[in-house]
Amino acid sequence: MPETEPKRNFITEIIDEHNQTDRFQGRVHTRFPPEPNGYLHIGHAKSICLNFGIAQQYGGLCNLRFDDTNPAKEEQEYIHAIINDVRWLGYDWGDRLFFASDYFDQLYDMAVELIRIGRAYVDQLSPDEIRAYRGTLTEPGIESPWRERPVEENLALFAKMRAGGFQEGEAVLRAKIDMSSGNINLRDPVMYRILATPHPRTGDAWRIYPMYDFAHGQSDSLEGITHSICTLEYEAHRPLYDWYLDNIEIYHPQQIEFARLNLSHTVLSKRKLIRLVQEGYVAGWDDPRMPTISGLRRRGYTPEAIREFCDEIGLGKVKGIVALHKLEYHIRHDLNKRANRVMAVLNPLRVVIENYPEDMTEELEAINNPEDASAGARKVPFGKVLYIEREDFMEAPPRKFFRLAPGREVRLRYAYFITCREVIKDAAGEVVELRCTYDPETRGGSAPDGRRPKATLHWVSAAHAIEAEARLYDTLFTVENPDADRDQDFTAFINPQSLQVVAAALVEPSLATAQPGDRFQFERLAYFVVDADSTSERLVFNRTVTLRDQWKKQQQKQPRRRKQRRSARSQSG
RNA sequence: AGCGAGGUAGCUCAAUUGGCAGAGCAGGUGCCUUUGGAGCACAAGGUUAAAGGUUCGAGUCCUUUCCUCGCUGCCA
Repeated sequence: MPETEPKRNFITEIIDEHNQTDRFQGRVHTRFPPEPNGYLHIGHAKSICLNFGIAQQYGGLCNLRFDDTNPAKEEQEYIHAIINDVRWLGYDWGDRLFFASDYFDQLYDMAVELIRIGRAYVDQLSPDEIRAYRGTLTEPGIESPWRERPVEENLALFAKMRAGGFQEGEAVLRAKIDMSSGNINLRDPVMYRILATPHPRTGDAWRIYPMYDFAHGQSDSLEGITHSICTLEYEAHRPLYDWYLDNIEIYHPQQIEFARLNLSHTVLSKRKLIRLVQEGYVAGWDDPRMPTISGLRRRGYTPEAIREFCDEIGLGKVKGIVALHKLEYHIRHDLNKRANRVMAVLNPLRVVIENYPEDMTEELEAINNPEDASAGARKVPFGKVLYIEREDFMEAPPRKFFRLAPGREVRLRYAYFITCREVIKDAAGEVVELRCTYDPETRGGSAPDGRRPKATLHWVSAAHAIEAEARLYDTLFTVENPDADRDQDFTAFINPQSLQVVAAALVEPSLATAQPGDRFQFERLAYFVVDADSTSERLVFNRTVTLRDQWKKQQQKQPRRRKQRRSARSQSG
């Protein structure tokens, strides 16, 4: 990885201070700890880049650890997907792939130890009673009647819980802390609950499972983690994290919290993403409209662009929504350097070059990537009948429309200048064909007399073009923050136009050998990636992101401007 | 209301720990161009939530107020 400016943020500040005071003997060891209950999304990418990035920056290590303490929600499928996604993002955990379930025996021993020293007890209140006894945000809780039972009895009961002597909900192990604490996490939190569900890894070996709080800090401790970085909602859990480690008296890492990522025009909670999949709003976890890593990958995003994005949005404790166009900026920036240019016409309009010989074909040279000389050049066939983009012609062009119009000359990229001589319409009055002439002197795209058309159009040869499917994606939601409305479900804001399929786009023949995952820029249109659905008979392209379109922006701007000018005039008059 | 966290440009973050409030992106204007893309240049954008205090000097320290977010799972 290229050495860049060391990133400074509030976390590196804390680490620097630890290094100065020698708290961890200069070690930096982080971890990325997903629960395998869904696919990773761009928000996780921020955490992954942070944890692995900090470790890299300080010459330390980062573990991958699955927080698999709740078998009711977790699946093997997700474990594979997560491993695949982290690797694809470009990070390596060496031989340090761990599972919280690896520590079930040790965690059990720690719980027994807390019972022995009188800091944990088996509670037989029902779940409802526990809730009622917990108190509220403003009122203290009430101690359970089981809170003071003798150590020996607790030991026996906890063993009975483990052995299956209780049903789910009949008993839990609780830490004896403080039922009147202002921090509700400290009001005798549950350490172990009974779950009859088999575990994806430990099968039927256990009937009791540790809660997140009882598993996480100790897992960090056992792995020698120095900085346990998590999101802001765990802030109130830190005193509990510390309490367990201090009372069990084991090595004590530092928990640090940062603000999770929110991205505009999408949702980033597993609960909502799982609904999008299950209720059929998208085709699956890797639907190119999903903000999942697998969705972004299929959409054509590169790991580099995602990493750059995570790097740029920075790190803080302020919750905010990052605009989607920031992500788009980074993928354009990356693809601009690496994607070969090709010509493809999404909405074809037939053009016949009247003065071009009937059965002549020429092979014209086209640059693959003006940003990268090593990408070389290719040959593009040219003939009498071509297709151009329908939007590139207007019969009655407005003032700033520089593309093709009756009587006007434009350049066909890498080919010739053509002039529109006649417009052919069908019975309904729709333009179906343009009769043009070409200037043989302008082969390759420049004129000996130095004249320069204002527009250059992309095109394909009718005789050589390949038909392909193009899937045009837009944002999944029409509003910036689909979560913001308290009265309406986020699904009310789904964009009905988020996928538009162009069944018969025409692409240049060089694309015949394109393979799934190959990325291209369709000149003047957008970046596209070959989808996994693609076959040699039928190419399928996903639009990753459009190019910035100044013409479109202009068009949207014009009316507003005129109105402003008019109102300015009326105000001054 | 209790506990905790936060409030600096439209957005995301800086500000060498008390010393001229800056950057990227977005938006604006212009230049250039065989992608109306890319690129380049320039300008604009701020009462640092508010008030008071300490100080030669406050985004930074103190006090008060306001606003936002999280927390009452046997989820993570």
